[in-house]
Amino acid sequence: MQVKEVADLVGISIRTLHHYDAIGLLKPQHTTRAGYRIYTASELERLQQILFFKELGFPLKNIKEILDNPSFDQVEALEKHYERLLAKRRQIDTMLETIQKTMRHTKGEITMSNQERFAGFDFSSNPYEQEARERWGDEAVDKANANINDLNKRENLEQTINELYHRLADIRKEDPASEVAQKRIAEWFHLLNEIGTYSLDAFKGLGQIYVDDECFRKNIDQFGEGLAIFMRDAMAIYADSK
Amino acid sequence: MQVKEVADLVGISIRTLHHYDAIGLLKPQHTTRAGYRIYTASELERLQQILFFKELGFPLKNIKEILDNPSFDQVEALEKHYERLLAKRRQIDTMLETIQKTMRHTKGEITMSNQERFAGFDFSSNPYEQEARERWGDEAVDKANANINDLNKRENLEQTINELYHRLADIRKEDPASEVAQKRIAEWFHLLNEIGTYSLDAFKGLGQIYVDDECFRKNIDQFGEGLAIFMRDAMAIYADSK
DNA sequence: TCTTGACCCTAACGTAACGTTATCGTTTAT
DNA sequence: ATAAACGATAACGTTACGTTAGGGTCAAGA
Repeated sequence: MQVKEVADLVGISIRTLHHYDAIGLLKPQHTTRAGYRIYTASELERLQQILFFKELGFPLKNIKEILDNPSFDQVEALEKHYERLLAKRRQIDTMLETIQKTMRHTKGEITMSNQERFAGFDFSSNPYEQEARERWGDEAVDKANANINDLNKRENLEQTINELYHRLADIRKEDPASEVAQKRIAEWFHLLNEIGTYSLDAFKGLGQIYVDDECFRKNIDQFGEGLAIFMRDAMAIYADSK
Repeated sequence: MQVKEVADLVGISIRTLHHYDAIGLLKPQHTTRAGYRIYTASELERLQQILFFKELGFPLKNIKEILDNPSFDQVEALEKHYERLLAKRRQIDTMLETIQKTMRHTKGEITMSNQERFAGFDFSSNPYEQEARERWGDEAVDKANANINDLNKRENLEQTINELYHRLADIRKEDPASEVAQKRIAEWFHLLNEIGTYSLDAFKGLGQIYVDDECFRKNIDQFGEGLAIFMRDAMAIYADSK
């Protein structure tokens, strides 16, 4: 197989193959007199492995090490990488929190309700907590209390969710593509993402479920007739626009 | 202030200041005849803002736009960035899952219990679920059921946690720094990270709480006298070794 | 006054993983 | 024979600096 065939088959660019050749990560089995690179099944197999590790975020250098050195412990490499990824995710979580805080400060108005929205998450009123925080640091205490807090959080989140339902119901007669609608649906997206991790597709699919599933629809339409449909449309538009 | 003072003050390198000067992101108020860069309070302020956005992962180009253009909507920029970060986090979550799956395949033995460990998370037995999955896609269904599943998950997690407690109790007489101990504590770390996000410090702090807090200690020591202390030590060693 | 540190400067290559021209040779079908 | 499709190498561009390399500046002590 020549470069284009391989590239098209696995969905990478020709340049990438050139590059992998240049750095010795994936050499073609041989080259024709004209210098054309010729790849065979075994190169394809190696390429699959390369792409696998690449998808996991490994740098090419490491991939080369891992593949070239069968004695290299792949499991260990995976474990190490796993922890690097965890660290990265924590970093991102921190950034997300910071942004939220900042927006709350910057925006002020609408976000004042955001303030309230998270007020319940603060346990500073509990004297034992106060002491615990000083002794062990905030983060550890927060984590240790995760189970207990989870209930409070959930209660509070439910309230927040209800509020947002109401605010969505208020505008359910407007165009789901309108700026207001999209802003509030974005809030909805962010709110859900505080609970779990939602892809845009999942978000859109969820909107459809709101309409198709009786149980969901009834519950949602309690806030206003037609809200489920409105939300589905707004959610689809939102997801597609990203 | 000269470069070194500024650099030391805010904790960046001199080269970084040179760089910011070169790309016009942060120019010193003036330079001496000898070409020395002199910064004043207002530059420091701008630098703080730069570092703030940088911490959020903004590229320098954008930071320049945001800061140079007061009409540029900072809130909008933050919101956009927020979503980029969410996407990144989702990507990382996917990678984490993939690694886990792979390790389960690769390792086989110990991880066979991992298989079981997650078996309860599969709802394929429910016929309605089956249908729902086909109609809306797995991800959406999973998310829609988050609340219901959460309970199951929690139950199941509790079981998993208990199992791990037992396996930790089994080796509680050994050295917390031993390979076995560290392996199992690593599992513990990963398990907790499936529930929430734990920094290494929080993890370590949590270990201390296991010992200091009577409630925790009693519960843990049910699995074996001295387990709490053993876990604290192992957790501290683990955290420090990363 | 000269020297020695401590500090400053510019210039330029290196990094990761290719994307993107630019220029040119090869193969194949018409 | 010629054009279309494909292949090749070469080399700059990208991000945010780290890292030498080579060489001035300034204040203080000998």
